[in-house]
Amino acid sequence: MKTTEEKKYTFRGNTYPCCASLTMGIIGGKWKTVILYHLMNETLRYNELRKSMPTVTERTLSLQLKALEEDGLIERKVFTAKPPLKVEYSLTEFGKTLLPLIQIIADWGVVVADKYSK
Amino acid sequence: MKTTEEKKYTFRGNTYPCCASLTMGIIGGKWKTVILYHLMNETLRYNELRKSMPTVTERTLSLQLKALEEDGLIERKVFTAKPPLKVEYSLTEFGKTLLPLIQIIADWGVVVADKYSK
DNA sequence: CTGTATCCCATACGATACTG
DNA sequence: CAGTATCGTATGGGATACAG
Repeated sequence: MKTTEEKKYTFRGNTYPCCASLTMGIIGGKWKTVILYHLMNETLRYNELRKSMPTVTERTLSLQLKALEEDGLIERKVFTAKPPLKVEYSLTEFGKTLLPLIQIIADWGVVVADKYSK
Repeated sequence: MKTTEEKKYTFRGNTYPCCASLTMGIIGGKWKTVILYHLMNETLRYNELRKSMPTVTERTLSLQLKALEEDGLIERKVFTAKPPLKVEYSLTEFGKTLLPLIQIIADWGVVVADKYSK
């Protein structure tokens, strides 16, 4: 029989036509991989993330952090009840399964930037 | 001196604030990784790609192929001068440097889809 | 067969001001 | 400090028809 490869990939209510598009649906967009990259080896506070990403707006950073949290990739921990608040973001165990992926994405970016800067 | 890590990453006229965002700027979007995924192991004609990606529109496929070609990731070869045209797409040597990346993106998607489908 | 042309829209993202 | 609220915009991508 002629199966035209109608396999579907689903995650949290979203269905993708390809395994690659599922991954990109979760970590795609302009900022998500940057956030994950900065959280690879350390826990960071909101303001520390902002300083690491000088060109992102507060609103966008907030939205992307929330999306990553909803997808279970990062964890948000609040340490103080009254202002000034202290909030820390870190990778979850699930988020850590992305470490090799984030690393190779970062490495490829470095290699390409190096090669084409000369 | 207080370097706030102002390193920039550039490729083909675009500047990114992070090595990870450079990579995503090149292979990001809804369809580029899907195209690259289908070209991993074989050369494909325009129509073969379309059949592999039933939900993409002709316009979008055409635009994404052109963008990938302009970034030097894929190669477009025309084999006939008069209609019916025969056009084949394949990875360039530069595009092949993405193979491990595409593979790990695809693998992660499969694992996640498997885990959350049960 | 391999695309373009036109039109349209949703959504992602930015700018700025403001709040608990 | 850690965000929301509001508003505006750019662009990625869909639908459809048509062209070389």
